[in-house]
Amino acid sequence: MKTKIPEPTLRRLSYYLRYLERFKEKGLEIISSKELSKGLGLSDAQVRRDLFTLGDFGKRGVGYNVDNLISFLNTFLGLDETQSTVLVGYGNLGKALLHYKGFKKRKFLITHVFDNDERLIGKRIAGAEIMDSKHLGKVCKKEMIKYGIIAVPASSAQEIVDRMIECGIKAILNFAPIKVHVSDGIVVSSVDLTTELEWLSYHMHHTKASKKYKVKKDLIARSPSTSSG
Amino acid sequence: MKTKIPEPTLRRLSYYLRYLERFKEKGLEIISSKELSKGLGLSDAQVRRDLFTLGDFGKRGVGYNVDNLISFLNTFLGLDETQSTVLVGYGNLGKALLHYKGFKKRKFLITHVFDNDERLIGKRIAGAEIMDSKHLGKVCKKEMIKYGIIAVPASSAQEIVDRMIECGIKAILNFAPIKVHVSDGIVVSSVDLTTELEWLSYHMHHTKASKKYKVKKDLIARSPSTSSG
DNA sequence: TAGATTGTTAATCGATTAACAATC
DNA sequence: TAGATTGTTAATCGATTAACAATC
Repeated sequence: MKTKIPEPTLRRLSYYLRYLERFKEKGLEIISSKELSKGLGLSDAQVRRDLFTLGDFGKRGVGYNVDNLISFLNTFLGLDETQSTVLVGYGNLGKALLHYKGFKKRKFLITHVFDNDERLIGKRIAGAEIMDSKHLGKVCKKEMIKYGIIAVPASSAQEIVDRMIECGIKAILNFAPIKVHVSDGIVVSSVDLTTELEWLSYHMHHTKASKKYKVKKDLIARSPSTSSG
Repeated sequence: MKTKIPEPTLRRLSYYLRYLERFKEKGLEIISSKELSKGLGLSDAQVRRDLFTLGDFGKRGVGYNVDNLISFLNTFLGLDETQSTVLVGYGNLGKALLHYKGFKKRKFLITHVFDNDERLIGKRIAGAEIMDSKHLGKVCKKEMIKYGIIAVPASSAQEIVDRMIECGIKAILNFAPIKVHVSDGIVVSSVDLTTELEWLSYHMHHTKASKKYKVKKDLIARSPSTSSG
């Protein structure tokens, strides 16, 4: 393995892995950089570059062995063993996450759920017990849990992050639309629907196709210059 | 406005906007690149560079006017007017999304929901009517809807994308863990929990802190070399 | 004026792309 | 051998960072 792997490469590995699994289901054993790139909308040069950075997987003139690559990626990404995970916040989003099958499939097992709503506390749903948020620290320390998922409002997200770190959690998946601050050695991944929506919105308003719509609709209110570019 | 705005800059705009709104709530009218950068974990140079790329907002020796910046960003991102949106898939995730308040706040209004489950069809939830998926095209064309949200399994995501494009939808927010292919002029944003989880998993297994844990646990099964680096 | 902070250019850094020799 | 495809280096492209003159 080479010294430093670029972040964009690392993030593409998930896509490679999933595509390879689908490819394998078709019964195919060897894949070329070209096939892999086409399926994922990348260039073949990029695929080769990425795999070259990780190690030595291919055979010149032949391609890459699908099984080898899959098992390497699984190990490399740390997906071989089950990870206990806590979920904080059992609103609409938390509920959906607890039932989301993708977690289990990737060996993330939500073992405890925390919320403030007394009506929920003590219930057992989808194999996880719902507990009072005040017990977060105690449980995480005792069970040595290292993964936490945050599905609380933006206003309390930073507080939950701080408490998670305090009790030994090292990796956090944050759904609150806020940039949370963490200390060294803690990794946070944020899923921010708001940002994605605004990204879409921006494109709708700045592509030529959409301009046509906009101008048609707002012809009177807008200055003529908006229809250009 | 300058010719080309880098994608990373565009994606940061959402964060700027939200931070500025919080800043404004405190009653503050002027913000410096330094304050803005600290709140978002960026460098002040980057903030100045980003804002410089967008236009001419600051006053040397003073800072940036918060109100001006907020209203510019709102307009620039196209958030001034309500956008009708359809949601396809009313499983756990779809349900959570329909109730998620962040959409409404950013003027994305889910007007129609589509699903195959006959028991749901005809119901009216949170202001949206649940309809049979086969009517997707008819409704989108008639209402001229341009935004679609996909909350169906990976296996049917591409088909729904194709049908959305066919009926005039231009921007798609995809939650299925798959790379979907679209034609020119269509923008897709994918929220992929699986990738985020694997990103976290990778970091847990490749940071020094986690290595200690791993080695302790797997001491016997692993070769000594895994504990280095 | 003196201090602060932006606007803007140039330097740096890092990722992607292109090209082709190596080799199956 | 001839054709295919990787491994690997160098060229290109683009974003970030640094620096400081302009100016409030």
